[in-house]
This record gives sequence, C-alpha cells and structure tokens, in this order.
Amino acid sequence: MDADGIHGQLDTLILATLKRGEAHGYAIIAALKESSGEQLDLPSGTVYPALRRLERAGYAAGKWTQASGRRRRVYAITDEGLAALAKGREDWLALREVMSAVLGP
Amino acid sequence: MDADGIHGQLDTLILATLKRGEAHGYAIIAALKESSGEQLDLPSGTVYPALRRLERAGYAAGKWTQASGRRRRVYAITDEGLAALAKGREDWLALREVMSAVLGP
DNA sequence: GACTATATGTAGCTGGTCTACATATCAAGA
DNA sequence: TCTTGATATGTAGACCAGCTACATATAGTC
Repeated sequence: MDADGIHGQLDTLILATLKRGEAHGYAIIAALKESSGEQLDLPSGTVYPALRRLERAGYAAGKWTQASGRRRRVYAITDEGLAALAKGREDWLALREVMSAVLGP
Repeated sequence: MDADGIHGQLDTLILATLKRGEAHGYAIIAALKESSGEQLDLPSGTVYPALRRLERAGYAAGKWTQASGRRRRVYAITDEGLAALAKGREDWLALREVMSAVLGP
C-alpha cells in the first residue's frame, strides 16, 4: 500500500510505532513496513513532515544523535502523544464500526 | 462522528448507500445517519460537493426530479461506480489489516 | 571510483473536507 | 397569518494533509 491509502491514520501509525520505543524517521519507515507485513511503504516526503508536525504539536520530542558518523533525529513519544494515540485509536475504532455498519460485515 | 473522522472514505460510504438504490443528497445524509446507527451526521457542505465529484468522475448519474413541489437531484450508481465501490472496499480492507497489524488486535 | 544503503529534508502542488452562508418549499402550530 | 422547523440544494473561501520530485550528505562495498 502506498501512502495515499492511509487516509488520516498516518499520525496514529507513527505514534503507535513510537510507543514501542524511540526511533528516527528512517527507522520508523522500516518499522512500519515490517509491522504491516511489508504492506506499507511510506515515502520520506510523507513521514518527515509528519514527524515535524507531531513535534510541533507536542506529541513527540526529537533530539539529534550521532550514530557511526550519521546524524539522526530520534523521536520519543510524549505524554500528550500517548493521549493522542489513545484518541487516534478510539477514532479508528469508531470509523471501523461505521464502515462495517454501512459496507456490511 | 462528524465528517472529519471519515478520512477519505466518504466516496465509498456514499457509493455503498447508492448501491442500495438511487437517492438524493438529503436522503443520503439521512440514510448514512440511520445505517451507521446515528453515528454519522455529515454536513451538506461535505456531501453535495462529493456527489458532484462522483458525477464528474462518472461514478454516479444525477437527474432532476420533482416531489411535492421540491426539486431533487436524484443520483444512481453507474457501472463504473460499482467498480469504484469494489475498489474502495478492497482499499478499506487493506487499511484495516494494516491498522490491526500496527495497532494490535 | 562508483554505486547502494542509510538518513533527512524542502518546494510546490493537489484535493478533500470544513465552516459559514444563501436560497427555496412545505407543514404545523400559535 | 405568521413564524418556525424540516426538507432540500448548493456556493465561497480556507485549511492542511499527503503527494511527487528534488536536494543533500555519509558509510560501506565492489
């Protein structure tokens, strides 16, 4: 699936990934690819702006690190981020119910 | 749920409603409210542009009718619309799988 | 020395959805 | 009769998420 199939769930997906542990953008892309069973392959132009958005919103805290010469911006989920993730999950479940009700089982 | 929770599924929801039988905008809003168990309450400013979009795309065919003095634009789903609905359903199922895989069961 | 993987990001665009507004008819009740 | 609410359709203007394509840099490998 490419990114235009995720329709507003991007933040929730990223926050869910960060909940498992802090990570940098490239690793998040790889983790989502892995945890989705190779179904998700998000372009960097989608993920990096999303991370800055999450940071600006206070849902993730980023810090620069250095790993074998490469600079990385590592993000950790905040308390607000955990709350946002919980809300995102609820919204998702509500959407799931509505879609099931309308589309059929 | 208001319309900002449906994230790109609007067309699929409308096409699914039209599949049950032709309908006009106001009736579609009411039908979605009913079939979702009162969870969905879409504003007209969301639904009417969506219908014109679907018509422009060839997924729905609209015609003016008159019912007790009120003019109505009644839409019927086309063959292309049925195909688009099938694809929308597949996309939805794929998204569901990805979200389940990442968020957990 | 060239190529691939790792790693981050910007520029410009498209398009869906929102809020608020505008319009008109019909039915019911004060 | 007048007002209100339900029915019914739509436009204007704006926002913002996600897209594609591009730009940049280092490390390791062949």
